[in-house]
Amino acid sequence: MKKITIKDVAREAGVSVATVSNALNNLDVVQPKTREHVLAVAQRLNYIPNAMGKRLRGGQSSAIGLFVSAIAGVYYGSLTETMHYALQKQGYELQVYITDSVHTIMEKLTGHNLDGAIIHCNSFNEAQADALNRLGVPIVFLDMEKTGAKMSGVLFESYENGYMAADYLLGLGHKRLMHIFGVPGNYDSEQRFRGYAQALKDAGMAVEPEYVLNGRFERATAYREMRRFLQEGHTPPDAVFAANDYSAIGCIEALREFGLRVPEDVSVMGCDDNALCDFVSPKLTTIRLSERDQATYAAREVLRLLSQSGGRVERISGALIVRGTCKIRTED
Amino acid sequence: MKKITIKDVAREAGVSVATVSNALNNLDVVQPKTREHVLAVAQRLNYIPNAMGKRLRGGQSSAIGLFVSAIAGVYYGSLTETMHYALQKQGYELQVYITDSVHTIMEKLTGHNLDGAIIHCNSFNEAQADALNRLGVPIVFLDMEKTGAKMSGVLFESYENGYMAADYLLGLGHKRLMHIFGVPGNYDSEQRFRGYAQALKDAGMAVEPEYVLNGRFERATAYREMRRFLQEGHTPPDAVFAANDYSAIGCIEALREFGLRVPEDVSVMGCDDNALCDFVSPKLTTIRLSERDQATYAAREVLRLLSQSGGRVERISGALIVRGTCKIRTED
DNA sequence: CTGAAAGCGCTTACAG
DNA sequence: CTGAAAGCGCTTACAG
Repeated sequence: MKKITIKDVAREAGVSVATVSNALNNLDVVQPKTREHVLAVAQRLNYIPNAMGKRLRGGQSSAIGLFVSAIAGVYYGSLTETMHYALQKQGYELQVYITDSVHTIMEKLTGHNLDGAIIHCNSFNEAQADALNRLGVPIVFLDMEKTGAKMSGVLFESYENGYMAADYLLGLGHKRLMHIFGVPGNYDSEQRFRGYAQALKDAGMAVEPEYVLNGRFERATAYREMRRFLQEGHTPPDAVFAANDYSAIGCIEALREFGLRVPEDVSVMGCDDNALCDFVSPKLTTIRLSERDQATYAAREVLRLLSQSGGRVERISGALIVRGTCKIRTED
Repeated sequence: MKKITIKDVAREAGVSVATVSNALNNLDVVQPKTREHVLAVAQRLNYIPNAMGKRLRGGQSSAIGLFVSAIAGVYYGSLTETMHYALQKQGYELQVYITDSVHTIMEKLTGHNLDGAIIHCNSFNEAQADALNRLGVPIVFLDMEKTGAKMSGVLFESYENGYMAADYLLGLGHKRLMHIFGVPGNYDSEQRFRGYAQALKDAGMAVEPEYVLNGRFERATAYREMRRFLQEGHTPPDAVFAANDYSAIGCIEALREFGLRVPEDVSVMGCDDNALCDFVSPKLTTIRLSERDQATYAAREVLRLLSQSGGRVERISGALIVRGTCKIRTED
């Protein structure tokens, strides 16, 4: 099956390739009758335009690149899918690249003639972002506040979320709050912790260093750390706010191993509201971060940057989702 | 920042573009000294080859397309990521396309100059597969047995898995087995059921139609169906084999609502071994289907088809993973 | 070993 | 309104 090109259509239709191109792209320079005819021939020949030819020629590629460091995991999958549909609706194609290397991002970005990019890559520094900015290609970061002429950011209101979590737990009457930290250096982790700390402070309490455990966003790490904490004989917390749902679950497992019931003895809440929350029992109280909203915003923003200049940073707010792992403190 | 091309490198290096191309691609026609020099200049200029130019020129595009109907969900994410790494290791790039339309697949496949494709799309019929075959592009299906000169399939041993599941439950002493069916028409669903039925038959038992519920691979559907079944006053099963983990979980929820304990009163097993199994309690006994193995095989196969002709069908075997939802039947 | 030239499939000025 | 021609960035015969 020979690949059929614009030339074949032109020959069959008895017109020039230029006319075929114009007709196919609905430029109104071409006479309606000619257009009809060309379209009919293209249809009959089963003509499919070659995207590479189009892209190479320059101008619009109608493709937006999504650069993520991983794709496995509930967050990325949903993010990608939502973005795909949002972009497709506007006539753009999403090209997903899995990479954590800034160099590779540059390479694909310049070498694939992408119209724009959405990037989630923890390893960017200021200088590299600037280099990207100089490319003049619309870029939306999912994890940086950086802005530029053609550069925006879409982030979660992590500070507010951390505050909200601690505030909720405090409101339930808990006194000994613990935090399971995420990943050092990670924007959301730091912000959630800052918000959490501020809420304690506003309540006239201070953050006790030993009541901050390292969870690395991982179930196993949170489990191990909580276990160690309990083994060392510290007084267990009344309530814990974990930086994400996985670490909340790991934490609950360790608590149970030591005979502590959730939520009767200790309240635990997570963050993200990933699919798991609804499967564990009791169901996990958490803060919902909508990766769909994030994806939708990011898609819209990268498209906006195509025609407008001036990046901005968009913040997605979280919502408290009360399920079964937190309880009012009953005086003892 | 002007995009720098092979021409710029040629000018800077004082050679022709042909020589630059040859040097860059390590063709040993070029004199070592020249090669070194060209490479150095390319490096200094920060030259990044334009993939579109390469692809358009024909020959190798070094890109394999993965066509999936969805990307959200644990299965797809892991599949995609594994495939990406397997392909990357061989110098190929994975391009992910989310689509369920055969037409779109054809379009991307012919219009993007892909070297090959891996396809997971339930809506293919024989004729369409043949059309794809005529393209002469290596294709690996993840959900069809179809083979061709440049067409292979990578499937799970679903018949065997269904058999294994029923056999295990029977071996535990259960008598009233129930099956939660997947999606009608779906290959794996049908095969699992066939294997399940055969195991019953081999044990001298027959499949009772009312003991086959429709789960559609969904937690909610399985829950609803099991609920209906119980409400109608049928005798509850001793054991149930659900076509996937989600439906097993839905089934357990309905069982519990009716005061039936798992595994004390009824044993339940799922299929897939997705991440959830380890999060529910008790942990779900299931059959592990490795999407990683599937991805690795598929990647290897599509690459093999690049240089060899003659498709085959590869089958990935499953493994029984015993956790906490099945129990030996204690006579009553 | 190196370079000039053709061509991959397309679009876009530019003539007519 | 239509067509001939140039050119996007690259590779690959083909001369030299």
